[in-house]
Amino acid sequence: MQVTPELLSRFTLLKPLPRQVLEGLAPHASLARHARREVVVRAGVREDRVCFLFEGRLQGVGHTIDGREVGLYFVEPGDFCGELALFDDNPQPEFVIATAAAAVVFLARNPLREVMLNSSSVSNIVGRKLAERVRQMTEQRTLLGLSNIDQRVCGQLYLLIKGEQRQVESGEIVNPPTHQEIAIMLNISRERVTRAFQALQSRRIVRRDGPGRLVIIDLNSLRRFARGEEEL
Amino acid sequence: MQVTPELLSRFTLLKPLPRQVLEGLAPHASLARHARREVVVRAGVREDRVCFLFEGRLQGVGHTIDGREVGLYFVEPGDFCGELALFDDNPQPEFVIATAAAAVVFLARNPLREVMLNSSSVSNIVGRKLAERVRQMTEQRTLLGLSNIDQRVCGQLYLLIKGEQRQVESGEIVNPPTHQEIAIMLNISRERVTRAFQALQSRRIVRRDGPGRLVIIDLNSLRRFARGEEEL
DNA sequence: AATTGCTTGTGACTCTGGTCACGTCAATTT
DNA sequence: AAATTGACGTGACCAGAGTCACAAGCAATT
Repeated sequence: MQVTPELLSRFTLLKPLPRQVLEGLAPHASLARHARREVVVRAGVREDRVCFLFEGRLQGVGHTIDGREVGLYFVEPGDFCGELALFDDNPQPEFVIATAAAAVVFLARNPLREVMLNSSSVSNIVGRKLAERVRQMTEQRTLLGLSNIDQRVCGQLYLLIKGEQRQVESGEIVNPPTHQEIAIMLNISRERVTRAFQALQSRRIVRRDGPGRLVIIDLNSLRRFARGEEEL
Repeated sequence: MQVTPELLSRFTLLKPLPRQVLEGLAPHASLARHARREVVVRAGVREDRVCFLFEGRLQGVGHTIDGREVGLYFVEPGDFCGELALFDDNPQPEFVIATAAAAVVFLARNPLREVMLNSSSVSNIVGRKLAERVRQMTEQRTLLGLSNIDQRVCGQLYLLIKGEQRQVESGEIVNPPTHQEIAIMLNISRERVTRAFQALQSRRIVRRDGPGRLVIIDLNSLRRFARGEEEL
């Protein structure tokens, strides 16, 4: 499906690009829809495109040698993934899977790469984003260091809350990941995540609101649990 | 201490740079020695330099909210760290500590940044390196997914063996990390690492040779354990 | 030679998180 | 409407990792 320059400019990565550049990129972009559980980016192959998420939620997933799934990161709308292809020719190290029905824009690797190489401002932006990814992975890895598992879950939930919402007292997570998807992010079992959620729900800190919406009733308490100032 | 262009060209990142560029960078570089356990790069501050390791071993270390140490990556001689400063102005997310007496070259951030921005070949190289870092972190994170802890230790040891040595039947790790340093990389206790090493030593798979040298006697067996084809 | 400090080695106990085996519930398909 | 599927909920059991405590070994320093 055809993509307009306007659509491209909705992404934070591409927004700062001059109109002219976006018009050059648009013909190499295509819109696709992926159902829940579908593979969006495959591991082990040299992907020739970068994936921008428009709607839904994606998850980067690796596999251990014994076949277990390992959750690496979540991708929120407006963000992107598969950007390693812009830097080298090595295969993608992880799968990216839609954890909720997703609308994505695929942008061909080479044209974007050209734009990046010819404009220092663009390579700045892409470089900053990659640096941001490293910070995000570091933060996620640090979560795993917590010995208290409920604390891990609270920390993960807190990471899932968008920055703008963190100021106020309550918030919501749309299209929240399943317990299983959270479990592999935190290296714990699905059942253990369920029990942590039970504890949070019985204390009226979070509440499910239908399938695609998780309401954070008491964000302050969640933050305290995430920081270990109080235990579940 | 003053640094020559020749010294700079010993690093894989800088090696491909034209002689002229290296001469321009050399005045902004300085050589420093760090004792074991010393902090080489501090977390939370905006570092104005990138750190190249010449000799010894470094470890990126994060801290959980409750004060535990989290091992993020090892830096081998020839490699570098603190490179996020080249991409944005945010503070360094993690500490980098010398796990063995180390000789490092600090290269001022801004001159290197200039070189990077003005030469697409240089930004290519830096970008590739950052992408490599992401792959490395992904691989490390995947290790944590293994439920068998001895397997994790074997996998970590295997990662520590330099690529060139992986072809042959035996190898060695110079300046190996302590059990504690391995433990925080794998999210396990120091004692558990010791027990894993005991198992490996009693089977004549590895052997300590003095303080700064770990000999891998039977690399094939180590590989089999790392892959889970056999259990300790 | 003695001291200090760090690393490694080891046993015993505890306890928690994984696993298994269910059941429940809601949404979707047939 | 029935059947299927996938997510969530829950109890029981237990292997195994963490923790604590202490000893031994080794290196560097006094």
